[in-house]
Amino acid sequence: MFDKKAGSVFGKDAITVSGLGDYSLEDTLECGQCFRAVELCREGDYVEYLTVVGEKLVFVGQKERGELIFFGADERDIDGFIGEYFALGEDYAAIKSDILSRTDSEFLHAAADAASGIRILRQDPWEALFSFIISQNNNIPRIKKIIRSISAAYGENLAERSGISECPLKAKGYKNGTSPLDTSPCRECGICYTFPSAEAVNTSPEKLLDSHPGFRYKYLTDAAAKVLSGEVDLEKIKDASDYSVTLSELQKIKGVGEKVASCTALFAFSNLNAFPVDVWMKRAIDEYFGGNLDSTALGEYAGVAQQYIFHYIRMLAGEKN
DNA sequence: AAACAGGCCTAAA
DNA sequence: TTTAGGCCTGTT
Repeated sequence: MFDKKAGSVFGKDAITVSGLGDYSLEDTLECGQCFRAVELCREGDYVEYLTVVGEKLVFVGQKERGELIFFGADERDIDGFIGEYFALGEDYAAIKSDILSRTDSEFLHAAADAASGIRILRQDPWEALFSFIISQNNNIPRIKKIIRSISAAYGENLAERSGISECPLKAKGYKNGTSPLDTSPCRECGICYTFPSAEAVNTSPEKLLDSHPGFRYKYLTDAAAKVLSGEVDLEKIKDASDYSVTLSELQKIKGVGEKVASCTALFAFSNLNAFPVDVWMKRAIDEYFGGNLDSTALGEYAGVAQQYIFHYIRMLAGEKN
């Protein structure tokens, strides 16, 4: 498990969580599994991000691997939804060695070494599902833009609720010690908002069009309708014992194929065996695994291996997003 | 300006 | 059962 201590960091109330092993905040938040985290600050080895988890803004920084600094957080939340979201209690050293014990692939070994700081987050199922529908045949900057836009359109402004008077992103001169917690709720950027609920979307679906989802519009409205009606029951799917049932249930939604469904399973349901194959994974498999890769041979943590490979091949390609 | 971006659907073999 | 187009939109 991890240790936590409350105190003051950069003059702000903070809880420092340590004993996390090889945990990279940057790799975890920028490896493509989530779309809402924004970098607030980077100075030397220190990076700080703002993201939204459920109904809360989370400010989190890191200066050394294995240690996370949560600003303005409630200590109980570290043991609660924050710890859950960031997978703080998971032994990824064991997961990594389990994966590597099952493969001789030099590429996978290199990928695991390069990406071992990644944790698979536990995101909200609806948010992950909706986000990955948006992601199809799309690029990451635009995915983020659409998600921010719909959040601003439907969601609740959390900066206002938290009493933050200046938009963290617009605080250009943000440095360690100048707290975004002190600083204007932004009504434009769409970052400090709750994610729109299925109910909100279903109530006025046409509002989605202002965010230019393109041909995905009908998929998004179908997802909202089916989740709201219970035809697709995300809570029930989460507890499904059979992964193939998880996939087929999610695929009842128009525009949800195997890739989107497996991303939802991996990044929201923590089905660590889920193995999404997208264009990047196809490239990696073609180039380094002789054209096919049996995910079941990688064991119960194949999804983590997938993320290692995905992250590594994008690093090699010099992808910035 | 043509091609592409973390897919999926539909129609046609 | 597999395969080719087409699809919104923004960016390069």
